Amino acid sequence: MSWRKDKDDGRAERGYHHGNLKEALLQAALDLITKKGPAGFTFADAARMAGVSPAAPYRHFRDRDELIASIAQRGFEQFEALLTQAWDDGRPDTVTAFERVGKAYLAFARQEPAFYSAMFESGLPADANPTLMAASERAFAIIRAAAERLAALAPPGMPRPPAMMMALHIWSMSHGVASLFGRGDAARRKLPMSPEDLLEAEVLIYLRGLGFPTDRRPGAAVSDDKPAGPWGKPK
Amino acid sequence: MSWRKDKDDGRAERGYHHGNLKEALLQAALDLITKKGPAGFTFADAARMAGVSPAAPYRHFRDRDELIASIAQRGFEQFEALLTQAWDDGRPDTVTAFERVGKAYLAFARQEPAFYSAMFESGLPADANPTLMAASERAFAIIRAAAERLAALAPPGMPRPPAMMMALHIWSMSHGVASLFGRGDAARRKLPMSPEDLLEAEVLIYLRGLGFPTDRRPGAAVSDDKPAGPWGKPK
DNA sequence: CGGCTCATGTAAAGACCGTTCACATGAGCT
DNA sequence: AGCTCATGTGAACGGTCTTTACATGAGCCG
Repeated sequence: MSWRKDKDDGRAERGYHHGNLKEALLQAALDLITKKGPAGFTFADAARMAGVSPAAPYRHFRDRDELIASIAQRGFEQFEALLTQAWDDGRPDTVTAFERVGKAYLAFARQEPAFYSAMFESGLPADANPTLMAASERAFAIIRAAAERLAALAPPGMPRPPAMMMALHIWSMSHGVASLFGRGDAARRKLPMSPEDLLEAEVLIYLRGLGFPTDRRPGAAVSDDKPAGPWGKPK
Repeated sequence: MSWRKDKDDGRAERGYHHGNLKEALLQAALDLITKKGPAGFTFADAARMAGVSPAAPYRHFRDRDELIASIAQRGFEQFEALLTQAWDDGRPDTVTAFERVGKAYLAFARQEPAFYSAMFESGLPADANPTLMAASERAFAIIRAAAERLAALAPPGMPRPPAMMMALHIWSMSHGVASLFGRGDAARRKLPMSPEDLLEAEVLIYLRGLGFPTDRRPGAAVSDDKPAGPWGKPK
């Protein structure tokens, strides 16, 4: 995965021009954010890692914030792709696919903590960046579309929940779990279950509160004879 | 609210010794974090605001992180007090009090954004600070205690949900809503409802998913004849 | 009251960072 | 071959964090 023209030995031989500095800086920034958090990340450090002078990055990014915004942008794009794939247009059935979206959300936060912090925890001025906002909107649109389909399936006899509200609820649950329990080298708090299971149970209970059948067997309905809880069977 | 000995005209006459520097620094830091976020906050700025030299703060805090940790600590204490008051030992009834705790959580995040960011978004190494961890644990214990009481009320015929899990769920919902939609000068995203209503609906739906009656009339049970949704009546 | 001590403040300095500016280089086009 | 302009360099400015040596004076002890 080297972009160098000839040798790929780090930063050794290189002409006056780097050739792919913008990409190299984004990659370096990602590495640094992964290691030291978005606050600890340093513009100068990224330049050093790419083997250029501290002033070089300014040819590609107006300032440090624009670099972070670029990373967030890219993050939202990957995020959208991942969610789209997880949703898979509601296959094989809406509830299963919906659950998968929740899991994908958490998986992204855990596997790409650098992207995730750039996207949600870097304190960027939201209004200052319309294209970033649009990217975030597109990612959220996946969740919203899934909620739309789910809402349409609301069991008769129940009031139909607003899809937008459902989407916001799911988002807040996922973000809450990801942000509180999802990252950190070790679990910063002892949990009785994995973040994945925690989120899955949360979403299932929520869906049940809306009247959806949450058994895994397709076609199963909400039964009234001591249904098993979504948090696993007591052993 | 002046701690100065005589004049309270900002930073004017003051002996060689400040007299209450630690307190003044904490207050200044709070103001600065409120204005510019935890990242924008500067140790030197706080010193300036207190009218002392940039080196003075080091007599009271090992470094910048320790100041932020102190603020977080204080935040957790106020947070705990607020949650305790909201819970009010489950009066007048458990579900109502539980709802109130959720609202109090959000209210704290909105009214004390500086504390909130110091507590949850400052990226402090969690393990490095046992007393901070303990303070956070005490605050969470309120939510957990409330969940415990609520779980004990689980309607017969339903499996009893683990209180710890409920507490974590409620926490993640509250934090998710607060962190995504709660702060920001303007709403950084157009919402169909206020964050308060959004969270209230989310918690009510969740509780209903656990089998709790969520009507406001005490004693009302989950009915099967077109119950009103917790998100407000369609007009 | 006189003097001692030590917590608390200051000044100066080093290392680092973000940012800008004048200048150097060479890739790509004509 | 020669020109041009995007891209990289070096030096510099102001700011921050932090340490070190020194100054001050509040509180105590006799």
